Amino acid sequence: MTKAIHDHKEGQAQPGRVTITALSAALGLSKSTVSRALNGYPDISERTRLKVRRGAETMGYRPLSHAQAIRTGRVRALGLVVQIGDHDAQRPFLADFLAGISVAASAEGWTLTVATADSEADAVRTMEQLVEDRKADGFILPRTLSHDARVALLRARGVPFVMFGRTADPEGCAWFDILGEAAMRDAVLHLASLGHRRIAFVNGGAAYNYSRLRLQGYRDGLDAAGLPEDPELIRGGALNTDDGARETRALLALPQPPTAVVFAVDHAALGLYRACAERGLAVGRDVSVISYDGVPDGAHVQPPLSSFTVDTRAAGHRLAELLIDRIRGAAPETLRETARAAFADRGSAGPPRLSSKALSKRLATETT
Amino acid sequence: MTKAIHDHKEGQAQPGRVTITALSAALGLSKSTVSRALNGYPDISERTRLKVRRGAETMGYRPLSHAQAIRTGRVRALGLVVQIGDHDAQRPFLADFLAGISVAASAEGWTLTVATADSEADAVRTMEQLVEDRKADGFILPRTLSHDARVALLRARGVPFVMFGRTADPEGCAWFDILGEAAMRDAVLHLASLGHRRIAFVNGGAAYNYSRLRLQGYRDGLDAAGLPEDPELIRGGALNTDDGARETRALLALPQPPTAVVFAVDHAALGLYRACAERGLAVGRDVSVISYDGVPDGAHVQPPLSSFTVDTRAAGHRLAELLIDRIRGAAPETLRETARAAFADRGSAGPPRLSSKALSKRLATETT
DNA sequence: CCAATTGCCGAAACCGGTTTCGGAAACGAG
DNA sequence: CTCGTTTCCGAAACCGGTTTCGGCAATTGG
Repeated sequence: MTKAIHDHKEGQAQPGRVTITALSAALGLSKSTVSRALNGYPDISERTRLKVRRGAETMGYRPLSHAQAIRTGRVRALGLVVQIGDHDAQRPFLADFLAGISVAASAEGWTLTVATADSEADAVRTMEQLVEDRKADGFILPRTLSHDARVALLRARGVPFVMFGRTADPEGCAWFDILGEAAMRDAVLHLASLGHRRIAFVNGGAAYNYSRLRLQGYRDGLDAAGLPEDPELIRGGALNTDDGARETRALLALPQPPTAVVFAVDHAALGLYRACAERGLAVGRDVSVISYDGVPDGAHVQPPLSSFTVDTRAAGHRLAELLIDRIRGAAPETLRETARAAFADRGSAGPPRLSSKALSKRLATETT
Repeated sequence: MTKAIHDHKEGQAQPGRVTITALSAALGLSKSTVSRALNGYPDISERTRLKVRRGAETMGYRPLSHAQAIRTGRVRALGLVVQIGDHDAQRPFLADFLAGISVAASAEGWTLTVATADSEADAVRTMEQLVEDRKADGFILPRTLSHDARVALLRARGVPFVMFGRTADPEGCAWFDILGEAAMRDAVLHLASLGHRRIAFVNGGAAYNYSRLRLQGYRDGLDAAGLPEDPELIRGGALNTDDGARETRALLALPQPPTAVVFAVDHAALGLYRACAERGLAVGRDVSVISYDGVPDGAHVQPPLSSFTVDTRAAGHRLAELLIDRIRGAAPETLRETARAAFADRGSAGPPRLSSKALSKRLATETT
């Protein structure tokens, strides 16, 4: 009955929206009862709760998250800070990753707040801002490092987060990860079963946590195949095609070059094609290669790159679900999952046409 | 169904945060005065306004956007709905695009809400949700279509938006766009000046508005170069490498094949490399090509693809600024800007080594 | 049968801001 | 010197929710 005199310009109040006040009036209940009924408080009878739920449903009541946030401090938004300039390999996947997150989030009525950063320090600052301004209730951390400043910040602040990838110190961490080590192991075993004896490994960036794991997987693979480990055949720091070409050249220049190479990163593996083309070697016949990521580019080279492909969209989807659980209070230890990468055998790995010795000789004769 | 999940033990009062009440108390003013001072109301003396500003600065006061939103209806967030499965060409640019938007938005204290959709209808639904739930105050529309359902929705709802690209019906539209037509025109003129007489054009998706413009640019180029237009040399619907290879094969099969091809889309242009390799033709010598987009992949083929490169990051940056202006009330007509793509001449376009006739003959003899 | 619980809900305070409204002080005109 | 205007600010309502607190009725205990 308050004076409805100041019903000023129509700019503010949205016409169709039904507020909790309207809903409670229509139900003949108080605001507080409706609120508690919808939020699962125990001091509401089952009968009333049902009535409220049904009423909310039929009237199309949807609480405004920012109105709730003013009291609860939660805005029902997930945060994602993507580091650009970082690791080209993740770029083609960004859209899929976002799609996975977005779908899972919106299924629960959450949204996604995205920001970018061009360094780790910048990412930390940005996340602090977002937390400070309550633009996100928690974060998904892509590409976790072995020692990650973002984790340190969020842990200190008590902000929920989940990692895409594992970390050295799992204290308080929830994660979803693909078992890159299993993929590397399988790659080695596959090559060994084809008859390769000298199988090299080209790792990615040392700072990333996955590098440690994938190297271990490679070693496990050699071990399982009964092959000796040769330090000369292990290289790293290859994130893009140029890096990959460089490392491949180095491997081919060895006295006993490898007949097969396992790459930790697809984009680097594409560099092997270039290096092989320079030396007149046929990929998949003279030199075999298996890699990891499943980038689309890999399908467009000849022969197409055999790779362990990561379902980035599914990862994003699951990460969003895990984060929402985490924000709702689940213990991080209960929110740790892994999945395996699927091997797409597309022809870049075959039985060795030449032995290492023969390959070496051929490379020597071709040198001008 | 009685879920007792409500751990309301934390999340209430954040320790460090300074509220407007605290600020006003410290300044010896009322909340309302402080609020109006900071929001530029005219009934505040300059002296007071300055005092408030300074006080807010030193105390580090930052209003919570969702607390403001409850009254103003605005959350200081930009919305972006990216359509996935859509046009691969934009994917490598998504990170840059986001970076541009994010930087510009955060410079003004705004954030970015991202969602994905897998169809135009889905995008419209998603945007409606976001508006309904007040998760975004306005939208950036990437890849505008000639007749765009998203534009129709936002126009009807009175929601601010800016387009990346222009549209057929500019009523109420603000935009930023790259002049693809100028690029296509320049491409034709460049090829003509190298001596090419039969220059083909392979367009992108017909539904996109840019296709219309780029085709026009191609025609203008022919016209300016004094070359006749041959319908056989105009093809379209090529968005990816497979499409581009297919269209190239069709062009090479003509009685009078082109000695140069202008592509509207880089990824399609990469298909020309494949088609030429199949026929033993050297790109940049037997067949020249100039394209548009500036995808990173273009730099990794031999010879590197000459392309008009789009500064997607700058575009995102400017779009965010324009959208914020638009939300703040600027008229859409005053928010229309265009920029030119920069030509990166990387070697895929050279003088014709063979005439069209000679090329045709060579192709004929090679057929087995 | 009376007292003490318990179950269930409403009234009101509250969250952090914005906006309306009215009034005191300063100013200008007559 | 009075009176109407401005100028400028404070009090209070308001936005749409959540949460505290207390009270009534129905149950339970003795």
